Amino acid sequence: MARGQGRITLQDVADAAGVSVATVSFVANNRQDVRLTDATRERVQEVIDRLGYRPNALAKNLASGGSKFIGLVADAIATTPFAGQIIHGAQDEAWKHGYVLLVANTEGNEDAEREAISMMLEHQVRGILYSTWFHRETVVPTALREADFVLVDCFAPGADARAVVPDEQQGGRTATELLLAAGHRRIAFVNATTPSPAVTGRLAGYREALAAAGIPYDPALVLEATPDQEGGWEIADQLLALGVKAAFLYNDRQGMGFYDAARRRGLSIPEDISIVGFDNQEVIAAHLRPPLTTVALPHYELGAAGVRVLLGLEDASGETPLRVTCPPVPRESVAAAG
Amino acid sequence: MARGQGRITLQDVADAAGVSVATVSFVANNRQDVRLTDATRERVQEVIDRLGYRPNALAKNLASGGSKFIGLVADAIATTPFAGQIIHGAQDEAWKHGYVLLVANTEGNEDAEREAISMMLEHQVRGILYSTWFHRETVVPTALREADFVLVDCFAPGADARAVVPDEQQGGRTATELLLAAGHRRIAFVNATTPSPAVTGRLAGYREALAAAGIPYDPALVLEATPDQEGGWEIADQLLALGVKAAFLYNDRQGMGFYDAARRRGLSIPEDISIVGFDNQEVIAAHLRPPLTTVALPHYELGAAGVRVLLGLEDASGETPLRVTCPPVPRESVAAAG
DNA sequence: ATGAAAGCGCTAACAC
DNA sequence: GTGTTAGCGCTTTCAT
Repeated sequence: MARGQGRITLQDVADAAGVSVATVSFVANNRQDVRLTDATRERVQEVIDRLGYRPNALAKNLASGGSKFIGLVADAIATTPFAGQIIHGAQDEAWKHGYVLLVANTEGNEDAEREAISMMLEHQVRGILYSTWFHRETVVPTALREADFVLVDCFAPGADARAVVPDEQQGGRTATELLLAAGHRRIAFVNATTPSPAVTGRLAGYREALAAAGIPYDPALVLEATPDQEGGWEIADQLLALGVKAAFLYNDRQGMGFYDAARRRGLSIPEDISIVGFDNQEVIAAHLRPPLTTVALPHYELGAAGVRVLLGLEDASGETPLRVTCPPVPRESVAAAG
Repeated sequence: MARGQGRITLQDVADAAGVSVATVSFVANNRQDVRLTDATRERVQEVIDRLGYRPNALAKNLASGGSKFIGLVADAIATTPFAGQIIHGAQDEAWKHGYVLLVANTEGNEDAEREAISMMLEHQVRGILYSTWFHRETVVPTALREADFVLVDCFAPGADARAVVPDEQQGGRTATELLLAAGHRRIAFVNATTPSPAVTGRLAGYREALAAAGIPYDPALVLEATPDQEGGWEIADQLLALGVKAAFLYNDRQGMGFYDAARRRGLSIPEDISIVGFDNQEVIAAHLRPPLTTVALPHYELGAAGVRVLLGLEDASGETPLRVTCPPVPRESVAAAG
């Protein structure tokens, strides 16, 4: 077996079955629009199985025009688990439609990106998914325009590019509602310092949820910290000084840092303060003590929706990126208001 | 521009340049073994650029036999950042040699796996990297044998399969040495409960390091816990009861759990006890307080070495998997022995 | 109902 | 030096 030359071709099967390659092609592809006697079908199929024939996808694609590849360029496959989930979602969906994923990692390097896109173009990809590991605005690389493409987890205003992004505002609302539902009314929000769609979206969602609950917005309850463990740790004093019994943190990493700070002060979660994070970063959120209630960033769904949009199975026309829901992930860091 | 039919072919360039396709092919591939006048070269190149010709990789591969694809099947792209690093390493190395990565995610599902391998075979991959997200023994899927393949982060004893795995023993030794170097002599080791190459390897490395330092092995200093935060938390009492000032934990996740437990008891790291983890799981290790000193699992290198072995650039013959070094990652959780 | 043959875009002998 | 041409393995009219 193994490599290269020895492979069984359509011709081989045809010869062995005493039919033409056309006939074999028809049965191999199980084409119902061609009339073949059942006898022939069976006989040929039997030979195909016996010889262990495997179609050559390259030849197939060449002959039929248009390949079955979908390219996925990611900027940070290695650094976070997020990219992995996008890949996973994209792949599942692609396979469902008979496509195969060609992935390229650029780690943010522009040359690598250009090269990646170019390689995909050369492989006649059906289209390209251009993804970033965190939700942000981006500029469409010119080479991308040579293909059908959709932005995943990023967007380019006014660039006439289809895009799929997480619904940050709904996510912020959901996070806040998790606390509201437990009876809390004075809820703090620790936002991130970095301007980004997540920062504005989550804040908007927070305000929206409060408004819907008839709670006036109090800017004093909104703090800012870097979006990582250090930020959560450092904001602890300010947050605690607010005297709130509930807080929605920008992300799970801040949550982890805050947990440390709280424990250091002898405070317990959720008895002393209920916490809701964001991202649902498994390794962290699910294993903190207590496990952190959070809102998930739908990376898998983003990848899947990306190929759906690419394939025209779902609409995401024009200026408005398609927004994917961020679902709540209740765990144990929220307690009923005293 | 865009999709499908409109693409410029070799023929188009040939016509526009008034030469034959062969000539264009030669200059496009920059083949030095063919003598062409510089004039022709330049003229053709100019037309290529002007028309924006892009070779069709499918046709190229078909015509030349053997494709430029390397398949990578992973069992858990989505669940951990580890798979991402393997992909990244494999891709960088593959590109370096003109190959492109075809990735498939199976999430442990056997059907998905079979389908993935089959799809890769149909695409005439040069070979397949079969990877698992944690180091373990595996059985080679029969379909894999139809291709050239190498196991990455897993191995199959007696199955005549090339494999690349992390050097757990050296890793265990390195972790222990990190503590030894700080002057510690009574060093505990919290192993994992699950039998695995990592469990036996790291223990062996621990013992080896002690032996090399002339310290007798004391089985009482070796504990067991589940390889996660919960394990680290739960083993705290036992570990602390040992009265050691230094411990090497099975992984960073246990480290995170232990940090919690230590803080809860008012102990501080590394003053009260020095800790070394394993895995170098970024999100965790780099952001604990204090940042956790650990030993890295060389996933990137594993992926890269995998393609090198596949391409025959590196040897990994027979029964002995190629062992890749696990480098130390000193951070701040180790203090000099009092 | 099945076969013959013309490509798909490119590479690689082999001519001239 | 450069052009011709026969495939690579398959799909797809068009005959028969």
